[in-house]
Amino acid sequence: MSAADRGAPWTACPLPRSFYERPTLVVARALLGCVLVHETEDGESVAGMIVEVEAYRGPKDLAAHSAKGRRTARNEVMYGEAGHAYVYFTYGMHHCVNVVTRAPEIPEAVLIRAAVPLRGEARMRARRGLDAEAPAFRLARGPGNLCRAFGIDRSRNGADLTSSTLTIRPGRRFRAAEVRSSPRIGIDYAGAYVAKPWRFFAADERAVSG
DNA sequence: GGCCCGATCGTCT
DNA sequence: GACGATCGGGCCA
Repeated sequence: MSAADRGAPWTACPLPRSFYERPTLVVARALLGCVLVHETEDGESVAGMIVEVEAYRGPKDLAAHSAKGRRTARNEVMYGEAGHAYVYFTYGMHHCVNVVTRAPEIPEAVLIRAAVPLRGEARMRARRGLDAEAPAFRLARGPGNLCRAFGIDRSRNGADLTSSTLTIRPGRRFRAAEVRSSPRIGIDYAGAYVAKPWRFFAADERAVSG
C-alpha cells in the first residue's frame, strides 16, 4: 500500500455479513456512498463510490428474476447467503452485478447501477474503450457500463463480498436530503410493481444514469 | 428444438 | 423517442 492510500476508503475492511442480512430496502439505501472494490489481475484495484442502486424483492416482486419463486441455475445465488455477488448476462452483451440480501431461501438482492471512480480510472477507461477526454462520471454510469469498467463478468458470480477480490467497503454517508428515490428502470413488464419507488440514487451526482 | 424476450447502451432522427 | 446489436435464459412442445 502506498502512503497516499493510507486511510483511503478502498483500504478499509469490507462491510460485514450482517450489513447485507437486513431488509433489502435498508441495504439498498445504505449502499449509497459505500465503495465497490475489485482487485484486478495484476494485484492493483479499481474502486468507485456507489451512487445508484435498485432493490429487487422476490418472490412477490414481479420485476425480480426470482419472481413467483422462479429458481434456476442462473439465479441460484439469490437464494443463498447474504453478502454474495449475483452477476448475470443480459441483452447478449451486458453484465449486471447485484448484492444478495437477507437470509438463505429469501431471494432478494440490490442491483448496483452506477459509481463514481475513485481509483484505477485509467484501467476503467481502457476497459470501456474511452480516451482521456471522456469525463470520469461516464465510466461507471449504468449497470452494464459499471461492470465493464470494473471488469466484472459471470466468473465473479457468487463471489463473497466480505472476503474476496470483489468487496464493498464503508465510504461516505449521504444525508437524507442528498438521496432520492424513483421507480426502477427497464421493468415495464412488472405489472403492479412497475411504480414501486425502489431505485435510490444520490442527487446531484452526474454518474447517476437515466 | 424453437421461439421470444431481456434489471442495456449508443446512435440516429 | 426509436431502434439495432447480440446471445443466453426460460418456457413450451
